[in-house]
Amino acid sequence: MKEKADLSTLSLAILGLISQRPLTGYDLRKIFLTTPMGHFSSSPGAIYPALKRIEETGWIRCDNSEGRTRRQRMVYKITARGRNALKEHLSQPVTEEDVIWHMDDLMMRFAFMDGAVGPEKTVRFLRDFAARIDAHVVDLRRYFESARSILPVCGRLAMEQGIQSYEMNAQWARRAIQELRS
Amino acid sequence: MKEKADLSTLSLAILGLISQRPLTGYDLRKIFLTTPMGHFSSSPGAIYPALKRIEETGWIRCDNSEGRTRRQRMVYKITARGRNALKEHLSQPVTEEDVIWHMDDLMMRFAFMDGAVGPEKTVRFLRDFAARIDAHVVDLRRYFESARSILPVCGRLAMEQGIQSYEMNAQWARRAIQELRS
DNA sequence: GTCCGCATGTAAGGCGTTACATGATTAA
DNA sequence: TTAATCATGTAACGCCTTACATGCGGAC
Repeated sequence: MKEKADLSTLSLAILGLISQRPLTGYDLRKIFLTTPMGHFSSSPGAIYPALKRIEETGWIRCDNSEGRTRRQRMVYKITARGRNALKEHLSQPVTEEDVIWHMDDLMMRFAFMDGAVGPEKTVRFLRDFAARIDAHVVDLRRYFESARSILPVCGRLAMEQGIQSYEMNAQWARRAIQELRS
Repeated sequence: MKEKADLSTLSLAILGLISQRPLTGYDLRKIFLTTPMGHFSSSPGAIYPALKRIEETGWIRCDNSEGRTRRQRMVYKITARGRNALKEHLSQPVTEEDVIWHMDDLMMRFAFMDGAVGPEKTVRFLRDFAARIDAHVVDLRRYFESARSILPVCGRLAMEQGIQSYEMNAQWARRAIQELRS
């Protein structure tokens, strides 16, 4: 029911951000607090332990070289192995489980594809993503039609919202493919 | 950053389902495994402890009265206090934190409003929900416009997906209000 | 009489949350 | 010099995940 293997959503966010440029834990906190990235957790008790775990895995390294750091700052850079791990993680096929349980994760994976994997893989991801959603929507609709009559009103409306969300995501993915092609 | 107070999402799902009719842990598992409710967790290790916690809080009670239960089955019913707690939880105002961090929870709250709170409260919930989302979308768009130029392509597309999701939810809420009025 | 589905649980581990703790640097 | 901000961490706790354990009842 999980199989996400390694990277938690927060760890992926951290690794992805550090892959774009070196960052400290404090930088990460600011990003999470002041940008829509903040959907994913927040604060010291999560970030610093996660940083340490990722460092122990060897995917980032503390690098306090650059000039006079008068302050105690731990600047983390991604390592070669880290970049490989990220690339591999982002190249993972989209499963139906991902679509059902880890939509956040999928969007995060996509958001970090720019520098990490080529445009072909990005487009492939989006195509798979849309296809998996389509398949899942078929299931949802089947259930919906069979249960519609016995569902209470709010339950029915909530289900409609769920289905529409999925459909919107699939549409978005197809539009994104168009944009990426140009 | 949390303040959800008591009920975890899973506990709310369980309490809500039991409020509709008496259920066993196994019934709950089946529901989670075979319906779109399954978005929320799943299996014994989560459900049985949650049931026990809710029972200890006094919101559900094991009731093995009804006739010959040849099997060992723990049938749980909601108590009066449980119904009150549920009603109160569902009547909680929608906060911006909810919209940002607990959208799942909000949808669950809505899905169980049928029997628990009156139609006025349901409509009020939807109105608040839409208004909070609108406010949050304003923030997101402001950030988006200021960051657009420095955002990598996939990051930008992912953000657009996020904003569109919120907007879709607000639209859905307004349509739901119309439907509830008739 | 054996296997599958019903039915309930426990144990270990992971990770995020809350709250607390600490100390350096800069601006007023 | 005092307060705010920079900056990093720890400890306790909760709850979910995975995996394992157990036993009854019906069908073949």
